[in-house]
Amino acid sequence: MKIKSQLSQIITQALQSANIETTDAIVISDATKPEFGDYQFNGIMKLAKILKKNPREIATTVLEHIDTTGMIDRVEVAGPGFINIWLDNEWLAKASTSILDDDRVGVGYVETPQKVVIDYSGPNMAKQMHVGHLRSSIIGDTLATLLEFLGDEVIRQNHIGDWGTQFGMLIAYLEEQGTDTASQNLKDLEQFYKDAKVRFDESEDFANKAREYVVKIQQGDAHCLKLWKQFIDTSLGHCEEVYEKLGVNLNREDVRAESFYNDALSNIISTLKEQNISTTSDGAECVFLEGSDVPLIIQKGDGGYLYATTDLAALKFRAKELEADRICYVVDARQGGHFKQVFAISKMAGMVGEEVNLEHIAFGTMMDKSGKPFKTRDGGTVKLIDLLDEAVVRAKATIKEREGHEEAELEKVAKAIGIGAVKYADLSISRESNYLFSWDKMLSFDGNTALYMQYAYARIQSIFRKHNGEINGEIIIGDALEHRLSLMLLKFEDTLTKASIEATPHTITSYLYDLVTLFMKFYEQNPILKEGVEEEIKMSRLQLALLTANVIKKGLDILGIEVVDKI
RNA sequence: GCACUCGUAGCUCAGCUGGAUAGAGCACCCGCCUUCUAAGCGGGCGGUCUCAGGUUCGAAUCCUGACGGGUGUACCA
Repeated sequence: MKIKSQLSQIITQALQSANIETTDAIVISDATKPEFGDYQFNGIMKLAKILKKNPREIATTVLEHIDTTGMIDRVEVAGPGFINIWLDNEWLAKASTSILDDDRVGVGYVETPQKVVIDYSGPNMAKQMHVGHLRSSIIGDTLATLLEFLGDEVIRQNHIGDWGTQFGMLIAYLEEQGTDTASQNLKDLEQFYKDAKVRFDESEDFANKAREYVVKIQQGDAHCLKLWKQFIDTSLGHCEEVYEKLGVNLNREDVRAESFYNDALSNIISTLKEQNISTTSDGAECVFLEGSDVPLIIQKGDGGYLYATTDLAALKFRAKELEADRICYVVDARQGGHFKQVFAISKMAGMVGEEVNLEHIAFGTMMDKSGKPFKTRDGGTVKLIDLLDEAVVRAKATIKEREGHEEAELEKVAKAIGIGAVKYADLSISRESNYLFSWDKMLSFDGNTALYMQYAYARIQSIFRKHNGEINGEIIIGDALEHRLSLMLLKFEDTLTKASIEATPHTITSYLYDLVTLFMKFYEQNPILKEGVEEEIKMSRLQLALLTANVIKKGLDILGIEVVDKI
């Protein structure tokens, strides 16, 4: 339910009928404290300054014009000129009852759907996926699911790295090994790469062949291309295993590899040359931008292209061919400078229209306990697949002592909890800051963790199992806690909207945490199935519980995290 | 050097398009299970929001500067 925009309209109307003119957007905020109501409007003070009038006087006048039929219970002027708003219990009851059977739990669609390209994950085919790919993959996936749910048309783009000099070496080695035995060796790409590198360093012949193969692939040599394709296919298969485990919704159709843009690269250069945007400097083709002392190099002195060139081609493709309104790059924050340049140039050269929103959805680095980038004990990169397997093993250990799990069920629950923990830990931190990786913290039942949400969900399911019957009737708001809970449930849409605009998954996790905390309080204080609870109240509370479960489930679903009925 | 970014409780983090007495979790202390999953809930302890100026009715939030950490900085991606 779009509560804030409804309230904003009511206030706008009140201002109009009070003959107060303003050009500012009417922004409704959540009340900072329960005693200040549910929502507040803080714009009167600013208005008073412009009108040179007493803010409390204006607030009082506006107050008289606020239409309180329906949604609003009461309003008051407080402090220097705040307008505090309490929502009506009847209205809350009705509104929350009405979304009980809704599989969108009351969430509507965006008014003007956009075509949004989301570039995320983007693994390098020469290597195994490591923890560095985790954040891009899950933040991007959440964003994609979220925008899709809200009604945008989302085009996922997995910009895999399948091009470059290292592939000459790799396919030369693949050929040398024989493609049959090699497919076995390709199971560990990291090792395969190392072995190939050893060969490269020890044998001059091999090294020459590797270099020769790079050229041959680029020239479209059928034999080399076949080997190359085989290699990419195997490597991509590894990625898909990770996606499967991680529950990331990327498949072959979403792959638009670097190599896809090869044919477009020369055109990018000529376009920039023609418009005099680029100049030759030290033999390389460069674009110098104001405010940046370092140019963006788009073509090397030897005529070769760079990833900047590919990025420009990709931007053009996404804007012109895919006709995107918004293009999001879910990429490490360290590439901020690069994207700033590439975005500016693409617009300058008309490769991307002015109206297209280009966003670098930046995220920080994953750190270990000592505050250094996350590595294995011997300093290597942590393979993503190993990390995920460990998460499941650890999750299993934490829940094993709990009663009533059969082996198959335990496996399933451990998977939901382990993977959920890893994803939630990552998504719940504001994405631009670096984040500290800690098994203990992410697998804790306490605090803002996936497990706490899953536990709350399981607890609710347990109530239903015990009740084991029909749930009907209406939601009745009986006390302040039920008032707050039903309102919180109705705030789901406003939360998702904010998260989608700012591309901040942690907005959703904070909301879920608040919701679950509130539900836990409700659960402690408002008995549902216990003796002496009137039938009407029981039904109402069962429905509040049901709605809470539905919102938790949908919220976690958007984050790509599963729920389980028992923990 | 320049650019970007961060600095909030002992620790991990919210809050930042200016609003009322700055919030959570962990840790520590104290309560609550004959009754819906106590891996829960309630209460307590804990703050010069790095510092100094400025803008104004009002600043953790905006601006300037300093200090401290991280990152990026010409032909890798």
